[in-house]
Amino acid sequence: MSVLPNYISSEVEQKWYSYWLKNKYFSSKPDHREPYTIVIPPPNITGVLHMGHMLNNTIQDILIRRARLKGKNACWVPGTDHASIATEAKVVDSLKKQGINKEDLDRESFLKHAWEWKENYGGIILDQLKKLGCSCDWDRTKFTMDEDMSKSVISTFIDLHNKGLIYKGYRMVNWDPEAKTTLSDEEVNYVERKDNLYYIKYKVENEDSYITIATTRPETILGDSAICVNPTDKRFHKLKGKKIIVPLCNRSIPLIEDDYVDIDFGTGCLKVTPAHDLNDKLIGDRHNLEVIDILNDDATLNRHGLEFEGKDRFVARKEIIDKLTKQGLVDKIEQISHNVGISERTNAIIEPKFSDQWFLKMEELVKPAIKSVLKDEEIKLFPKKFENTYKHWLENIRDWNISRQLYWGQQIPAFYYGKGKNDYVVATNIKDALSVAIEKTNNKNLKLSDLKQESDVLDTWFSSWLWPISVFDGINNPDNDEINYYYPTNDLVTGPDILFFWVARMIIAGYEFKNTKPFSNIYLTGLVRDKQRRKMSKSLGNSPDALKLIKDYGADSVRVGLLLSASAGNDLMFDESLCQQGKSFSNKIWNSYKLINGWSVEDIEQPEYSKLSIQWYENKFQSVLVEIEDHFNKYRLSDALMCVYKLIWDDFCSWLLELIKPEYQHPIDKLTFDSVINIFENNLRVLHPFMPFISEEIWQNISNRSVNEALIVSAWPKVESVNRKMIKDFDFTSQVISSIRTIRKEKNISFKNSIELHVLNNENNSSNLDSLIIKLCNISKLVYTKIEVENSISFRVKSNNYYVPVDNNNINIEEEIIKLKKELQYIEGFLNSVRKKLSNSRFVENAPDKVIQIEKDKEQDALSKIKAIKDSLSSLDR
RNA sequence: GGGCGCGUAGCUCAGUUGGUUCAGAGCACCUGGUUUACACCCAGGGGGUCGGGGGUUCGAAUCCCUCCGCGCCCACCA
Repeated sequence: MSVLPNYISSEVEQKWYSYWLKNKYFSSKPDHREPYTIVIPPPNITGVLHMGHMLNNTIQDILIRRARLKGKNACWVPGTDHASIATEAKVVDSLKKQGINKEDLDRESFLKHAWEWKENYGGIILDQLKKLGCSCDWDRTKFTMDEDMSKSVISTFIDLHNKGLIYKGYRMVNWDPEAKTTLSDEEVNYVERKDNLYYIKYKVENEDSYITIATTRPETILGDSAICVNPTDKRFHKLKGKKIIVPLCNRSIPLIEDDYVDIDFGTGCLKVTPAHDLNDKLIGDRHNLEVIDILNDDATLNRHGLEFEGKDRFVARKEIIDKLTKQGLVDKIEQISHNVGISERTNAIIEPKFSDQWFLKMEELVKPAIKSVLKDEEIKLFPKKFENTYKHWLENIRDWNISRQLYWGQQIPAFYYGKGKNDYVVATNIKDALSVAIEKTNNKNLKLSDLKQESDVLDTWFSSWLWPISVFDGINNPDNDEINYYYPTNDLVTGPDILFFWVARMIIAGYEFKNTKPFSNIYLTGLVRDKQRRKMSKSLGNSPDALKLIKDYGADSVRVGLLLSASAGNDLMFDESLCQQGKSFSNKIWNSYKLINGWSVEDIEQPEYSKLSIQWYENKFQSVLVEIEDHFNKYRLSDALMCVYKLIWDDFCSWLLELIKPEYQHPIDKLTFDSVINIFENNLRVLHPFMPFISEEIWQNISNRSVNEALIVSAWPKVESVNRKMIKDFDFTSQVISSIRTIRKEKNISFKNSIELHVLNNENNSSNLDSLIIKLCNISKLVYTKIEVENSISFRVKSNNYYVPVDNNNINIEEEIIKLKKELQYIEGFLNSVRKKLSNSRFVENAPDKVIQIEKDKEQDALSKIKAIKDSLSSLDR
């Protein structure tokens, strides 16, 4: 056989990925087999592959490849998300670089640029997933703004609207003044900041007295419509019914009373600015207060801003304080620390804004989603600990603000026929809208040109919540073959950060639009962090270049590296050295194949030790396979990988191959060789989901395979019965072997020098594995004895005594005696504690029989071991 | 402020209902080894009062209380 070259991951990976693609192994069509379906969490088209993607797509690929090997019709649907805010920001940015302002473009031209951008960059991340080995059915690639996908979104909007679940309302929303859009609550981060708390004096009308209020946002003074105190606060009873003068603009506003005000905070007086604070708005509603909005969309002051009009809110704040100070109205300034809302996208400080938005009522929709996960367990959450979080969120859910003031996205299909905010109809297109409008208004003179479509688009999540349904066109064609076959999907793999944004909403959509769950299992990965536990992010620059890692270590190695420390739901501290561990493993596997590949096979007799070793490994493999299955069933993928890792590295390479390895330049018998190849193939089958490339490469090297014999479509090994005794006997034997190795090391006996081994078989072991000891320990003679052996070093495994005779001058009798006495002392202490337990009547009365029996066995073990040590001691004493 | 969770070897983590196999794994570390697959290796080895204290129990890493430290989610007080 030819000498194999070293393993070069980049060549091998490219070769097999093209081969897999060419032969359509990834593609899936409905057939008679059981389906196994995963829909990818669609990455943003603006995204580049980062470690989080690498992790959860590796996991999905492992699940898909295993399902494929198990004979299921495995279908992994890939795609991307239009990510309205993020993409629009990118496009605006790229236009700016070309000297174009978004404001100068109308909707249509902007969208043209956006689609152009999407065509250029939108597919990059999917190409990167291919490098990782992801076996998605690429022919099914979807985009959340594909025509049919958008059609689904629009028709569900209309459906929900017709059910009375969508309404328009003025609400306090999070306004991002930089992106000039509303943000969902989830897109706002709160950071703790130190700010000034200004105490400002307001004059009481027609009196020479002042009251003081505290505020962190003095510019909103211009929007004040009342001063509010707690009705039980006696300090202010004398001012009841009075008017207060707002500084600077000298408006007269009422003093009102409301329970909301905390007597002990600040001065006990609250300035009420309904346009700029949610709680103030609620107070305002209770007291019929005027709403005075003082800000423009870009957070500069508007016409209510007096001489500060046009100035940014923070500039205005400073100037207002200066002016108030000059007027002697600033009582004092304190430093407080409080939380400030920051836009996740632009980092701008969020302005609470009173705005006209579209909402979806959630209260009823959410009910089946609570029941299915928490009560019926139709959907299982891994790890389970997220159930509490899930429950808490769903039970406290608020109505969903689904409108966004952007161009990029599905435009809300509402058409206004009049000036009033509720003078609209909802329809698929403008023509339908016209007839609906005519019917509604009874105004036959309405023309198309009288209708104006709502300019807002829908929240991105309002399209991605349909993803598991809409990728199979299950909204537009609810009874098509694909949706009937693939839906509900099996597993969803994603990060816990979008449990609410996306996962919960998909469940809601599943029950609302398909009457069933969208998937059966949710696997939440951890977040990938760096070694210092920081979240990986672009701004910190601590995220490694995923593609470079693949180039340096190979995709298989990166997959292994990521997975090794990624137990479900735990954040994982990523460190490049993990990839190195993966690479070492690849190297180990490759070299084990090189060894076997180099053997010359002859039709000679099979040695006993080979036969036994192979028997042992086949049983060991089965027992590990059972463990692997168990780990998979509980979604403990890193544990499953660790099983494979140890199986191949320790059991296969370190034990089996060392045992059956022929002597240098000697041939191997055919029986053993064939068995080893068979074993190797089974190893590759369980390895394949984790390390698809190297496993396929070796598989195809072992023999010439036809197209339908590729590893990717071979079969996962079947679980068979395990001979546990064989494994136990081998464990015993391996302890003997380790002990001999220890003695060789301690006594400096080179492996090249053969030694004798004498056994005092107190355990009455059958001796059939002795040939393994002889092979691995270079034993010249293995003798069973009834008496102690003098001039030897002894050790025990269980109660068996083993003696390795050595030269007199290589043995230090005193040292040996001390060693044995220590061993004896320990075991006697152990015996004592066991007996103490057994003589404790409360233990004997209360503990179950099984536990008592265990203690009795321990007692017996200890006794026979003590006897064996004493035997050895007496032989040394002589 | 409200809720959830965590603390086990130098690091990252397993440890089902308290009881064989419970004090474990991988990595790192230490010692020795290289003409004969692999130094990306082999063999051997040392590491832990299971965050502290108290309790329940015949028996606690596991259950309860308390203190200390950390993380996440939700709400957000002018």
